[in-house]
Amino acid sequence: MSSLYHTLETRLRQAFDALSPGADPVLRPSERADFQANGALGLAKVLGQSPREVASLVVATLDISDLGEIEIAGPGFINIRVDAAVMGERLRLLLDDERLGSAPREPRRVVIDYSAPNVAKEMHVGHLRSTVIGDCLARVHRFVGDTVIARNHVGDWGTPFGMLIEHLIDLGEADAIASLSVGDLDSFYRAARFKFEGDETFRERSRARVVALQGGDPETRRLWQLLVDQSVAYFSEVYAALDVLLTPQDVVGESSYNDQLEAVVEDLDRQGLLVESHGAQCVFPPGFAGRDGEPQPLIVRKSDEGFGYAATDLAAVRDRVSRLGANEIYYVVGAPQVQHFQMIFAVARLAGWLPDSVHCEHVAFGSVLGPDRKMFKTRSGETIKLSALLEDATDRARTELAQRRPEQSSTEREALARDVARAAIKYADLSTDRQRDYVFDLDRMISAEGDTGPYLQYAHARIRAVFRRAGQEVPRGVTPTIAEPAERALALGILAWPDAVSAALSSSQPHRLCGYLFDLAQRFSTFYEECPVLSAPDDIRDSRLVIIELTARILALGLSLLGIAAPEQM
RNA sequence: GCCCCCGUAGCUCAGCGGAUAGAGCACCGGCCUCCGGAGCCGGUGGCGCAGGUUCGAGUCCUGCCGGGGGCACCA
Repeated sequence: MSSLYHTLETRLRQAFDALSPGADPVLRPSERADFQANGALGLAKVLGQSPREVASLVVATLDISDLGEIEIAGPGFINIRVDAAVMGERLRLLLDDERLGSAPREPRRVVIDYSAPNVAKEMHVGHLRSTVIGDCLARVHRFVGDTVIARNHVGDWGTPFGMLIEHLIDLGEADAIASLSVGDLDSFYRAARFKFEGDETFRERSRARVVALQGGDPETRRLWQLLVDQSVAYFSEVYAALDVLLTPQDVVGESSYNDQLEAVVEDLDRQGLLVESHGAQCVFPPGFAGRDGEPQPLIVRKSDEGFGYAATDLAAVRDRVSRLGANEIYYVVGAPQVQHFQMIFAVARLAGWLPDSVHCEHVAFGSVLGPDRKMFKTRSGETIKLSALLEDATDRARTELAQRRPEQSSTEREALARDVARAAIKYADLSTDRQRDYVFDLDRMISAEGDTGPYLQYAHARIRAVFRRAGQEVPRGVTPTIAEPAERALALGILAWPDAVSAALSSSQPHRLCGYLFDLAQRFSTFYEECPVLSAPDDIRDSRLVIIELTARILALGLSLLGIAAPEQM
């Protein structure tokens, strides 16, 4: 079954098509009716008739008598009011549909590149957005039936590993592992950096170690692997704490492409795309200019013969298309990298590695800002650890819960506090247009009322509470009656679920989903005030139980796509 | 210098070329003999500026102002 919106749009499209092939009905939700089609106004000029005339021509060939009523209003809006019985019937059908009306699509193979922390470095707020947004997109794509291949492109290669390995040797393996396993990666990194900057012999050892690493020296590789493994284990802890689906199997770091870099360069050279400039091997994709107005190079191989991250990214594109068979590739990486990815995609297309049939997109996002609207840092100017952020939020949630639910057991409260904390942080991150920067404000996202993750969880928990009190499950075989305005509004909200999913999917914008869920929760709250459920006569009570059951299911399902839990009680 | 993103209510944000620009927070006023008040109902308050395209512009185009970011070997 397609969504109500989709059904109507298809009918309208046919009617518009008869007048002007391919014309868009411009169907929108309406405040004056249930839906309004604005397409007639735009067609008027083309057809040389008045908008109202066009609208009546459309209406003449439009048969939706099985769905609702049509009215031409104002200058030429086609207003549609859906029959209550139609809505009731659709709601009844949804009760047996785990997907709540959102049909799976033709499955696609989708690679999503996200999170990408650095080995031997702490995960900090800078990784929050990539991780949370990428995780949400992965869940949404899986939900619509796609095969999702998550790629955690961790920074596990490059010159810093010389000093990191030497530092590891200085500490001794056992001590090094111990210090890394407590999750204090930054102090390990800082100590290495400190020696590198202050100690000439250490610097020399580090340089030699990089050469050994790149040369494939087994002992060096073993030590490097230790660093990687320890870090990945730590990342996994953070992902678990965040309730993010990434696993160690998804880690395909920069080093994974090492043995393909040579081939990338050769292939570019063979195709005549490679140009030497200032000793570096470059590709100059058309349309990119640098500071001086000169063409901007993508440096594939540095003048010291080393490979830059462009080479790695090119190898990754190639691999994802040719070996993984991706139909779609998403890079959930910060907005400052736009130009880099534009160039990577341009070169990959030039080289024929990225056919037009493969959709490749940089899912760019803005920065997390502090209260001062600058990059979110601690007062002393240090980056904020993701784990610390979560702990803070959990503390706040725990305090809040202790006040509201003093009777809760501490184990119960602890689990809830974590769910609420994650909801607060993730929802705040996902609910704004990802392209923009946003201000991190724990007060607002966790303890405030309003458009927050906890509010959505609360709405869901209230519904579950009704069923607990009712002492029954949702009645089967009931066709809801849509009578009250608040019922109607809520029903329309429920029936719009598939549209919210596809909006979020096609735009890679989780905030479309958030906005929908918040709207649904508000519709429910209004309904809840105005339409008694348990005290209503039996038939109305059953009808309303169905309506709120569907609401709760959508809230839970929607939250799950955001990576947020929907507890039964709060 | 060039390029990209962003300027919407006091604050944080929605707004897919369409009717009277919406939420949340804050503020003011209502609502618990009634299913969870982290709630509901009502009110105050706004599209940076100037042009243009369009029947219609917060939305598209140009310029300006303001903020952020990027522009050759660190990823």
